[in-house]
Amino acid sequence: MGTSERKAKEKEEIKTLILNAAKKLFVKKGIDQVTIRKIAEEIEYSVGTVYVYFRDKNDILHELHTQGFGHLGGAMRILNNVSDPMERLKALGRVYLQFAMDNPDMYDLMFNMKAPMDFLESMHKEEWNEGKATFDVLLKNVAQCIQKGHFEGHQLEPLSFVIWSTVHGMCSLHISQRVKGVNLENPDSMMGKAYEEFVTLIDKK
Amino acid sequence: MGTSERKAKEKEEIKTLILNAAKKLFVKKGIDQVTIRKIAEEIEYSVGTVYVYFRDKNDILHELHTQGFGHLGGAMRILNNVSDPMERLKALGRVYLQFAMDNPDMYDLMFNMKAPMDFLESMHKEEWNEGKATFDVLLKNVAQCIQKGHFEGHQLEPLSFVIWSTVHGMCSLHISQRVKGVNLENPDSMMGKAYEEFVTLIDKK
DNA sequence: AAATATAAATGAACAGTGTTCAATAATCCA
DNA sequence: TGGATTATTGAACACTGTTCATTTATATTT
Repeated sequence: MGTSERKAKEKEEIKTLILNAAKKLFVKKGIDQVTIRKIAEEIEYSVGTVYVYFRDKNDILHELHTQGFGHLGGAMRILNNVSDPMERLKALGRVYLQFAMDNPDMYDLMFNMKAPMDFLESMHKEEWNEGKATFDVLLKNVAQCIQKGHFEGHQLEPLSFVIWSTVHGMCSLHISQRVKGVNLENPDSMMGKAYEEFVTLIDKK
Repeated sequence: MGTSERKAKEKEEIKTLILNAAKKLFVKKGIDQVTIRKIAEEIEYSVGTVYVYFRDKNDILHELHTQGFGHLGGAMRILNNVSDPMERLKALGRVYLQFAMDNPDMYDLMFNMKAPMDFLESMHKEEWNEGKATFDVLLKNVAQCIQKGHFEGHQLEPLSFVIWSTVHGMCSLHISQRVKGVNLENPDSMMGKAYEEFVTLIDKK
């Protein structure tokens, strides 16, 4: 029967409609302005309709967070053509940093906010596939570095986590306005300079 | 006139009363349960009274955040008896990490949440004294390490920021449930192991 | 084509949030 | 004691996420 097929497609279309409206509000006005009522108004549907297609707000935010990982993943994939693993690792960090600086709200949603993780828990899924996949790229990259003789005396998993933590920490402190708050000498160039320090650190034999 | 003095003291007492109630709710039930109405109920005053003593909720959360820095500062000060700056630096990180693990909500308020920084901005204070003072402890410590010949080829400020970022990043990812999410081999011992990796990293000549 | 069954959309209602402010109560001082 | 000052109140406002009986629209069957 072709009717149910068409219906399923229409359902997907409205889901996309809602998500696009949510994303539009998110990008243009920030996370605070992403409310169910504003989304409904944007797509010219009623509030109740939103709840027909999404179980709750966390569901919507989780979907947006997944979209964010899509973009970050795409930016990271470009670095596949960098053959030297150590160079690729350094470039990976730069891409990650740039993504966070360019999309602070999205980064916050992906790596800080409770909503996406709360949604997973409410679905009884303890697997955070987006995060796992992204971390896996880093993990495999570090593994190749170790194979080439770098990071002697280090353990793969904890080391990868520390590297992630370092770059994430920089992004997080920047986005939460804490970098600005400590009044460093040169706030604008600080992120770049700091990343250079990080590179120097991991380059040591 | 002694009456106005007493009045000023009484005002301070009620401010403390409100803050203690806020902290009680914060520690016991988490940040979501810190509402003006719950605070008012706790101290058996009306909602309006809270707004006589605090300009808004951000004001209260900023005060709590300052208390948190008091505790963290106290824990850090204990390490003054460690003479070797490099050893002190490593211990500093451990104290910082422990504080975050023991008081995740408070850490979140101090280093992640918008409320305290929004309050500063609303008061037209661009100085984040609590953060500056804490970062200064790290900065001075790293300076001593450099003086002793460590961290050759590094710049003091960016390096200190990277060190802060690394430990903060670990705390942040842990608190936001992202560490749990990536499903590492040994989630419980990960934080400790990762910090060991960090120590190994900064110990390299 | 009409009647029935299914699915989709609605929006008022509920319980909660931070914040304000005219009205009330309490205190102080002359 | 009476007037001025200060403290306290709580209803009201504009929001928030979420639910659900009711209505509208579509699809299927007679």
